Amino acid sequence: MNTRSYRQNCSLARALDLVGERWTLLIIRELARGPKRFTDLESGLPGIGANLLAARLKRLAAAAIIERVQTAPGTSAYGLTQHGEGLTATVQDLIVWGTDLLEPPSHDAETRAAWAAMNMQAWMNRSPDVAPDGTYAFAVADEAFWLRVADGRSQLRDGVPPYPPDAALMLDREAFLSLATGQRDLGHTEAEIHGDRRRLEKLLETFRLPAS
Amino acid sequence: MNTRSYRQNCSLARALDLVGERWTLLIIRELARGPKRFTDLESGLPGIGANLLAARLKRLAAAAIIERVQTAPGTSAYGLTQHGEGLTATVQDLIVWGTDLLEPPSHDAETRAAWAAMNMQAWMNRSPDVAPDGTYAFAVADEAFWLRVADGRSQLRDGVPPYPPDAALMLDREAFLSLATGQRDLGHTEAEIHGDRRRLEKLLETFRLPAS
DNA sequence: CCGGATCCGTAACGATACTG
DNA sequence: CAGTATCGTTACGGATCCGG
Repeated sequence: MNTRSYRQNCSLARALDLVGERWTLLIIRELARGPKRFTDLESGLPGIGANLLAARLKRLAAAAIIERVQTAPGTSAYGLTQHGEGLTATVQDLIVWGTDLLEPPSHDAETRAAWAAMNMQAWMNRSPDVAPDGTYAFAVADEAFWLRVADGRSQLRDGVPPYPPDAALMLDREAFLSLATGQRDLGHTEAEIHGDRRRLEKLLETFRLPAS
Repeated sequence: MNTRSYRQNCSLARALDLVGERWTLLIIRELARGPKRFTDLESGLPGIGANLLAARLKRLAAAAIIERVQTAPGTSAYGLTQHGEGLTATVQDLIVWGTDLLEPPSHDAETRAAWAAMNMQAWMNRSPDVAPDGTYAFAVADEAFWLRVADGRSQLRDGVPPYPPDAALMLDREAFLSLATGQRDLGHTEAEIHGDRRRLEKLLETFRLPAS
């Protein structure tokens, strides 16, 4: 237990004792897209101190919310346990709730295409059957992630899909955000497109990030 | 914006800038059961400093998550706005997620019957159509709240229902928690029961708080 | 370079006292 | 009742350093 616990016999208070501290839910956000190494987490959480990240990871691992996993021989990473996966509902709720609060990307705030993609994914999970089923791969500047829509559920993971996607899109960050906000469509965007272009267009039409 | 903002163009980060600080989601928990005055909030949030509560309320009101409402002539209270109601989904998610983490009520941690009732309510909202429809009033020691189940949704409010309930239960805190954990049933509990006893029994059977 | 540990200044929190 | 003011303590942020 934390030294600063709420000391309430309430499951919300107990939950917040574990995941209510600063940065913790953002760590869950990053891990929700798949296991990550320490340094990858640092770059996905700009502003966090290395000491604080280490402390958070230790606490979350002790609570069996995350665990160390072996991705490749010699390298270790952190991934959500099944218990930790239970927090993705909370994260997606807050993502949806916070969508109205988004301001135009200011220059002194960090931007990641994957965060915008999580926004779409969270929204699709609450409005099933409007996005076309399929697997879609994205390469946005140095970010790579893929989205899988099936059975009214939407799943987002970092990296490249383990099997050939139905469509793939490669473009820079600015172009991706223009697509996400609906300021441009695929026809007026400088992008490399592979596979089923029609389904990709339909996917991008289903959700628009607020433009301003 | 907070002086300690995440400064990320991500709707989760923006949401946590507003409601991610200590105590904030617990304030939402208290207001989710209806408007409350400053002192009522203090007693529902044991351990919070009056200054901190005042600061949080000011911030939440500025963000239009809560607002001052007039309950009775002369007295003012704080209530969730429609925007703030959007956070109850998140709160209920965390309540459900934290249920496994509940420990046996320790003596140095505060206990409220309403918190246990919120646990039942959150669970019912995720498992519709298992609890019997109706309005149920509870008086547990000095706490009073009522539960309304209808259309697969469950609603919990502090105070007494504005119309006669289908059933009413009056008992002390220990007895209520014994019922909630299933350690006793209505027949073996010292309680005052009014109205439809069968439906009340059925309601209490639908969810059991973990006993240990 | 990765994965941290250590140290220190600053900001947030906790407790209590005080006020209209 | 509904807060404000003050102050000691804790947590966070940023930097530096260190072993593999």
